[in-house]
Amino acid sequence: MSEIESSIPQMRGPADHNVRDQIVEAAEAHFSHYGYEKTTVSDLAKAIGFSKAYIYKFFDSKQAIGEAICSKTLSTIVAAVEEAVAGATTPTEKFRRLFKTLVATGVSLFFNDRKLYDIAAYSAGEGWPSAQAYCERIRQILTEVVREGRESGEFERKTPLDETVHVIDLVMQPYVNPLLLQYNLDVAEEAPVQLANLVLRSLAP
Amino acid sequence: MSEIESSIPQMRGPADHNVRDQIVEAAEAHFSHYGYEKTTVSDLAKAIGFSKAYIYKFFDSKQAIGEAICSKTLSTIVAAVEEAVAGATTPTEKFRRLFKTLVATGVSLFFNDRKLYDIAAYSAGEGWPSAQAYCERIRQILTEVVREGRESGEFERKTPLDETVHVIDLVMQPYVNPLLLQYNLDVAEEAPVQLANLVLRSLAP
DNA sequence: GTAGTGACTATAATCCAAAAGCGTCACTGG
DNA sequence: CCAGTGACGCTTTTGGATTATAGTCACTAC
Repeated sequence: MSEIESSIPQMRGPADHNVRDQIVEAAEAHFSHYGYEKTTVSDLAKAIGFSKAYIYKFFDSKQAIGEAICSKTLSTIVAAVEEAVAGATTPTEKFRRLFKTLVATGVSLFFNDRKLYDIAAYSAGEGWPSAQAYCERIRQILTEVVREGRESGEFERKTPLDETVHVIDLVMQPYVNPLLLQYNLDVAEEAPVQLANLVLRSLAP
Repeated sequence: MSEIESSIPQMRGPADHNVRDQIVEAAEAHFSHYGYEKTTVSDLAKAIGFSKAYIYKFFDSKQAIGEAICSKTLSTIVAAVEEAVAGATTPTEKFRRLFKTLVATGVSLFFNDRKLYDIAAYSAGEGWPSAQAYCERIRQILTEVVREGRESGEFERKTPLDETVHVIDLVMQPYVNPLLLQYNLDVAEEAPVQLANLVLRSLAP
């Protein structure tokens, strides 16, 4: 359910192929260890025992491989958020957990897998489909929570749903977007709690 | 009233000296035209007809000159905000104008004086006193508006003032901080209005 | 037709010596 | 004592020759 890869970035050859998976696996390991820039396509080829040219039968470019890894990385955040939301009962609580988990997972990624985080940040800065799809997915989850809160009468219903979601999205953006989250690490602990409170107060019926 | 320079960054020699002003004037022109990096201290010296060494009788370093210019630049934003706030009657309206003017002036600086903007962004990224003082000043103005709103019964009074101000500050941060504003230019038009609405709803008594 | 590659070009990263920049200090002239 | 500077050390930047890398293509082996 949390697979963003469905956004089909540039890819070539058979979509479901053993070698494609090997490439992704090798790329994840190398990017995570040496970083995107320091990893060459030849390195990946060597790692899986094929020639560099063969890589290009499966991916359009090095960036396409980067996007695939980026999607996988961001999927883990989405998965964590989905799980946290599913574990809550009321929409209010769902929203709190959504926000908190989102930031906590992002920060954890920053400190524990910096190299992969950097790809995500770069991806967000360049507007790669992988990052866009991620932001979009988070907004979908948010939309669902808000809709549920409205139906249960917990949140106000006067404002159009899209508008409400959009402004909440604006509030969360600095913590959703990996490029921006970097600059907000110092408040990453408190911000989700306090901002969630503020948002929830504004959602009162 | 809007002079941030009072934060006394590194400075040397007589505080009130003709040559100091000349240096600042030349620096403003050069930084604005060629940028901070591309301007050398010798350039400034030549511009005012003294030797480079003499510059250092008034400023500790090139960065100190940068901070002075940065302070001046950010002061114009503060001045615009102060004027906008003073021109409104109700605290609600004051807050709306505060937010809107802050962003509008910042964006305008970005497009009309990009080189100076870049100094401000860099300054914010490095945590220079000039940028810190600016953020602090904005928060003071915000605090004043919120306090006034509470006293007039327009805003709720249960939450501690500091806490309220702090969370609003969190909401505004992506638009106050020049380093972050850059990344939010695409929503700079709508964000202040919508976020101000959200904040004001949460401030309802 | 399918699986896979060596050899190639054009662009981007890297390296290193020369140049330029920052900041200091001993010094001059008055 | 005050206004002002040339020359110096140390670090950073620059330019441009060199190397490495991304991506393509014609080709082989089966």
